[in-house]
Amino acid sequence: MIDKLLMKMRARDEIGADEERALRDAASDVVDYPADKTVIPAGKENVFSTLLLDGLMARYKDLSQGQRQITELHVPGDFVDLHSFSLKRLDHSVMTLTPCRILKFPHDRLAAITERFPHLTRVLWFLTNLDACIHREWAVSLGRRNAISRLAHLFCELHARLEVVGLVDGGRYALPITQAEVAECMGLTSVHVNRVLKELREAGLLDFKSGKVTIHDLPALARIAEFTPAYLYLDRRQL
Amino acid sequence: MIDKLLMKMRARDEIGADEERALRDAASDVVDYPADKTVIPAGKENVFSTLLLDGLMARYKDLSQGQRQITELHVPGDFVDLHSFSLKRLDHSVMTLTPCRILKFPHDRLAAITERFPHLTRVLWFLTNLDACIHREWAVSLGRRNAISRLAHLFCELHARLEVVGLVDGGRYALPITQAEVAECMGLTSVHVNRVLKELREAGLLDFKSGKVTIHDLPALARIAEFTPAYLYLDRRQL
DNA sequence: CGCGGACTTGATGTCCCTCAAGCCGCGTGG
DNA sequence: CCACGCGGCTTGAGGGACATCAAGTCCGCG
Repeated sequence: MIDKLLMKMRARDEIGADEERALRDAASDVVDYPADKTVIPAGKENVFSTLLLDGLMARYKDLSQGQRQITELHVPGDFVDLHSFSLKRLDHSVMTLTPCRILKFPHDRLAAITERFPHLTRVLWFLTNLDACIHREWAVSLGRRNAISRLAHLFCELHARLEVVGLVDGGRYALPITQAEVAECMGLTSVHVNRVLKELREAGLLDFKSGKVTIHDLPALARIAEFTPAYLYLDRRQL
Repeated sequence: MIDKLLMKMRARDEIGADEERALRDAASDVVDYPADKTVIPAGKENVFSTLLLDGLMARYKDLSQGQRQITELHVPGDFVDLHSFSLKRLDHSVMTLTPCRILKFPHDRLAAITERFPHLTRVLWFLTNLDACIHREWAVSLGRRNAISRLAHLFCELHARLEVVGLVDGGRYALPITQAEVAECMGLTSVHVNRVLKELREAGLLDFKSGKVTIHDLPALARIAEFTPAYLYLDRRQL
């Protein structure tokens, strides 16, 4: 059930058997959500955190006139709102992009972990810091990269993150979201995303269609994006 | 010494006398840095976290060709790299913008806090989550707001954050940084920042010169920026 | 078979960038 | 005391990347 979370954690640190058990015991219900549903609205008090088991979710903030900025994409194994454990009410909303299966972790049980498992607590803390690292890298994209680099970077990031949880197969991974949603991630319009995707396709770098990404030339893509995966902390070491 | 940090924390939660003492005891050296110096280079292992006592600092990431994105500004009372406690090597650098005085918190002492003060640990965790909230709001600015809204938002945010630590005086606060640095925060060029500042000045909304910001019409500024301070969690409540 | 959502493409517009020059204030040194 | 240099600010002219508006086209699905 929490195997992808454990893969994600163990890519970064050792997790003992007792800690693994504590995590399993902290979980409560499994829930299924349909696609395109806001499951955690901004400002609402939360009493549990949500681990994404299957599907894709997104954090987003709305502006007036229907504008929206997606601030992070979530893949299986991600705690989409572990930070709600300390924030309670979130500053942003979280929605499903595809049908999703999630697992709930009641906050009182997480609090119990912080009382009895300091090291596991630090690993959980680390996971929320990792989200902040991703936020910063997106800020670089949004503030300084041009459209083609932004998209290249996004596809490189997802490649790296999905690989950790075993969801990449030979440069291919599922990404069943629309071009408009990609645009909302990278501060562009869907029209421009469409044109840039065409450019990437015609350059033989990557294909993104019918919800699947096929990367043909990862090194070239990483070069265009100035992608360096250090910010994802994929080298295992003690925290 | 750590009074501004305590002001910042107590704007969000109760901090007990024992917790305050634990924090004081966890501090080690005070250090002074000159302006414009990178004090925490990206990728270098850190063994302590840095509390900013006085001055302004910035987190930034470099790109090729001298481009740079500042991902957060830090004001007195901010832990500029509390996240280095769990990340160790940072994904970004931290520099001084002005002469700064800082206070070091060795990581082993922070680890001791996580072993003995679960609630204080959660408050520290909260502080790193607060940085992530600020990152997300900046992502909205960078991705979706136009130049005038971006600057308006930045000045509103700094107003709110400086007020918490008592550094706002009747709509005025010190901000001794250059227009080029403002540009690096908000993904613009210094030329354009200059033009937009002129626009804000001529509209009677705010003045930013010789390192000082004077806000003349905060409500109007907040309206332009679509600034809502909820993401700063300034209402005191239990974590 | 027809509908609707997503994708595609063209024409036009605009916000911000780039390049360039000049100005202003201030510290330094002759 | 003034010349000078320098960093930061200011302003203009021109250009480009991306947005906007507007038609389609494609395709899965009822």
